[in-house]
Amino acid sequence: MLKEERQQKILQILNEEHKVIASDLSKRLSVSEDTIRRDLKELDNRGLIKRVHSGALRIGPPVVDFSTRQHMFNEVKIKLAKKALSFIKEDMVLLIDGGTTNLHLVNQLPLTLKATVITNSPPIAMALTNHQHIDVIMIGGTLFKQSMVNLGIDTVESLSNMRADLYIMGIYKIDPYIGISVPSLSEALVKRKMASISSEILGMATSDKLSTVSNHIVCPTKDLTYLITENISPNIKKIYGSQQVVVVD
Amino acid sequence: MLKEERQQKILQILNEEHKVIASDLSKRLSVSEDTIRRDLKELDNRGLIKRVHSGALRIGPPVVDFSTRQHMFNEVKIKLAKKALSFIKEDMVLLIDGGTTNLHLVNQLPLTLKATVITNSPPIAMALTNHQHIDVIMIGGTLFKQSMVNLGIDTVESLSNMRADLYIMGIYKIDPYIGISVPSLSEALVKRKMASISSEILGMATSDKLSTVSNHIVCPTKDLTYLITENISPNIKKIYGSQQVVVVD
DNA sequence: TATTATTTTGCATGTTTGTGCCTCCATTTG
DNA sequence: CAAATGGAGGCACAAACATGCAAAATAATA
Repeated sequence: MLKEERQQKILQILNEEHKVIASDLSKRLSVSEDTIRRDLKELDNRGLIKRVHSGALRIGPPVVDFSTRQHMFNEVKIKLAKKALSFIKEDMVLLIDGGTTNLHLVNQLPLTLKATVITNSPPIAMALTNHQHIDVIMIGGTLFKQSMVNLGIDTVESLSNMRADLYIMGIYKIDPYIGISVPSLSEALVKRKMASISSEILGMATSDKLSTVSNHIVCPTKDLTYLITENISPNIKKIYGSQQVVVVD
Repeated sequence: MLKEERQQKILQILNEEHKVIASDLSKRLSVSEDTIRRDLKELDNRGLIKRVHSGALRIGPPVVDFSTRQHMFNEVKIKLAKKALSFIKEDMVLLIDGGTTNLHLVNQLPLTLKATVITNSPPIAMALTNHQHIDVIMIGGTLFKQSMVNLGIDTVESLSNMRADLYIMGIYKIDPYIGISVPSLSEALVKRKMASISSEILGMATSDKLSTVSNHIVCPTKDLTYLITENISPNIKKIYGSQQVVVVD
């Protein structure tokens, strides 16, 4: 098990259990206590946990997840999210809509990051509770519970007053010929609006999103600026153009 | 149990009980009295408590943040919330703003209830995920993380298009002479707007909200239609008029 | 692919911390 | 005043820690 992977695991455990004992982790993760200590020290230096004698404490309240979907492809999504982090710079205005992958991304954002986040997803907003230097602007609308985003006319209208540097788009399905498709018309309208007010668009797609079968409504938006995906479809670079596709192994 | 954890626990107990006995803590936390004494000495040195013979005292007024508020007065709030349920009828349009008591109320709503809920609080919206027959409309704005509500000009503007049957107002402080007061101007503006678009207004107040001392900004709204409170201040009925005050024993 | 450079890990070392017990002194209480 | 209770300081021991170093694993390079 890789070091980063292990530390991620520690954060995850800490998120669920509030505290963590070094000797305990040593057994659970099958590494020596020294290694655990080094991990904890590092995570503490990065401000992610509070190191105490014999263990560590969580810093803020636990991050909530809104569906069981959250845990599927968990490791993959974290990988994608980490890759996406490199596109996020200080003082950016980020527009982030729903989706579990986006939620992962938000959970990965460093606590020290200074930025503005515009979102129509309550879980995304709540995940940013502990980020002191991130201003959150919520876009209202009718709550679509299945994906936990606000949609509708009000949502589109509110977005008209805004501009964003980077739109991090949640992806349901993406097909090289059909394009991006979503399960409802209102979602398509909102996504199109979001795309139109953003300078760049970034999408993350796990392999299950790459299916060519699509019973969704096509979302008529301009092309993604960046697509981050798994190394499953080797020909995806050919189809989308290699300069914008980032492949995670 | 970790040392930091234990000391946190002591602070928490002290926050609720005003004073604390060393021998008592020793049993409750299953450590020797010596250890407790060392803890108390340390907390005193850090200026967090006042050490006295045989125990310690709280220094200031009890501190409350969002996460702890959520669990404080739990039983009382559930009682109040249950009482409030009787004012909620089928097919109502409910306007619900933030506050932990409101969150309790929402958690008490029967899963079969058919209604529309308008809210500017992400936690309230998320709490309604499982209510199949409740439509949720979120009001956007700038997220105010301390109380987890959306505020600002956009919030007020969005509310202009809406009408509600019942506004369930979160209460910070209520005083028979000063009225309802809130900790910030933006919150006052939003609450006033909410009040103006609702036919009736209901407030729930635990006993700690009835303090006459108030360093908040007064919220200039019309009177509450219903006030649900604890049976602590027997003269509250006289002050507010008995027809609108519901007292829970 | 083979080889080299870098990082990461585990172990041995001596040190620090946290805890309980004990003794002696101070304070309270009957 | 005497008995009882709480507190301070010292001691002991186990658990947790930092550090240096060599082996192992990983990444980078040819």
